[in-house]
Amino acid sequence: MIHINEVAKQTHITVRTLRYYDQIGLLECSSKTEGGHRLYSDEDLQKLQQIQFYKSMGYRLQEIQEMLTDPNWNWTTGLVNQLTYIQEEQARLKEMELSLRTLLNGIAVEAGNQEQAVQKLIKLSMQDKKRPMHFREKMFSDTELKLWTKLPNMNGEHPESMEWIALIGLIIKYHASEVPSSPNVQNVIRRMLEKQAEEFPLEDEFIDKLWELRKSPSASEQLGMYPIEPEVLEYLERAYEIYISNTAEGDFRQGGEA
Amino acid sequence: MIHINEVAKQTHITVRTLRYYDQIGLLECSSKTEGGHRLYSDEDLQKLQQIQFYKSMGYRLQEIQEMLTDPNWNWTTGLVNQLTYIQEEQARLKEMELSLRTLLNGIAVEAGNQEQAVQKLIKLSMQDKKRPMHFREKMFSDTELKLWTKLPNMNGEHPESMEWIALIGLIIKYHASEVPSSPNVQNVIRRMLEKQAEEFPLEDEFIDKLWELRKSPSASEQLGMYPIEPEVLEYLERAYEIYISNTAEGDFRQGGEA
DNA sequence: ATAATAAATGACGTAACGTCAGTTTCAAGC
DNA sequence: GCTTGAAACTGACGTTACGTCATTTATTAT
Repeated sequence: MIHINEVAKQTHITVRTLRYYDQIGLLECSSKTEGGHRLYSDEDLQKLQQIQFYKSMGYRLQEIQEMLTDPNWNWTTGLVNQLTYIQEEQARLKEMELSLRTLLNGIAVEAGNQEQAVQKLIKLSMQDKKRPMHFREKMFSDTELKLWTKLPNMNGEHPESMEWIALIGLIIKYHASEVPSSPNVQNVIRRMLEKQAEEFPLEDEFIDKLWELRKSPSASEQLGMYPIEPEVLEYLERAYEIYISNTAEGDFRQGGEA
Repeated sequence: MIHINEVAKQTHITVRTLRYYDQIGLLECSSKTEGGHRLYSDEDLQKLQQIQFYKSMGYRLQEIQEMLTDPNWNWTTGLVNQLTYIQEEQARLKEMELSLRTLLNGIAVEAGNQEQAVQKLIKLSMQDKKRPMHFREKMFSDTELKLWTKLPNMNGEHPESMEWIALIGLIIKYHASEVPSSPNVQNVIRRMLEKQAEEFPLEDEFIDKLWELRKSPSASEQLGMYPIEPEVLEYLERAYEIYISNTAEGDFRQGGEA
């Protein structure tokens, strides 16, 4: 029989918490002094450990109470339910993480103008909900639509998307200060082409089609692409052409058999 | 200028929420009728969209209020902080998921006796905190200690652990009803050896040493291994010997150069 | 003008405690 | 036995972002 403060020290649970558990009937101490001070037995401590254990799995106190009292508690079902719940929460957090990364990259893309990035992304996410997808289906064949799902996007379903965005961000950054032929810009182009070869091997025709659509602001918007200013796109195209002409009968179109 | 109910319909935000936002000063409607009914302007709606946008990234209303009002708000820092927070939450949930999976497997291992599994796991997690690690270091060389970190454990740092646990669970299940030479059991042994060859190629000596320790309950406990009844271990050993003798000058010890 | 509908305010509830404030009990020394 | 400082007790309010009543007032259609 030990006092509440001793329990707190041993278990690293606060006195307040112990009193609260007593109050809601989750862990009533097995006896009290005549003056009303709580006294905890070894069994109480063991029960407390169990409570901690279940708490570490994200259960709420009410549920823990049921588990501990109901002899017919279905453990497997209960655990699987909790597991499902935890996984849903994880999915929610993942979406939040993606939104945050998207905005961060958006701000980078807009050269620090958050208002711009926020507005564009809000507009995009609203369109996402409304878009009837007909435009996409009209523009592409079935095989192309399958490729479409693998494209990087600002909603960032895949980490790869973020790499693409970072590359675009670099282009926009250099756009303000460097000529398209500068080594920095050419380096980005090279990395873009490498990524393209990795992720879309042997799909040059599809990529060319995409590029044409990308250059049309209205088509881009209808397709739900993140809006990029036309002058940036032109800058990118020039840099690309310079890269191609420099590598000429090049040694880079080989990657993609994996 | 539209009424509150219209806003609710358009934005899928409840009337209660709009009134609450007004109350805490997050979104005060720009005008009211003489009778006191709220009227929202297009600007109000835009602000509301922004609020929704930030909420989707897990920000709290107070923080959103600061973002919207403070012109010196540091966006990049704020976003990175939130990202960190979200990632910590994800880590917490991952631990919960692992605990749940561990208990589920523990219950499987204990043939449905949850009390047993819970007790064992609580004991294990308590030992985990207290164990001074000296025993491990005494028993193994430096290279072996590196291998140790790759071992499967019931805390399940890697998904691989769960596979091992499932296999052990099968062994314990069959232990009650089948002889070690049965096809089911031999199948599990084969999968265990395959996994071993994948994860610990060319480390037979280390595995043998581990097996010896595993067979001693006290050594297992000191090393923080999930307790398995001695008779199950003997059963497993017999099944292993039968498997080895059947595959004789076998065709399975080759896997592991990857 | 009246009735039906919609909007307003206010209050309580949620989960799991933290943090006072004010009062009572315990344990030890004299 | 008495005093005293430490510890324990019991409320009560605060936290987050609303949901859910209950009651009253405004608007709108007929």
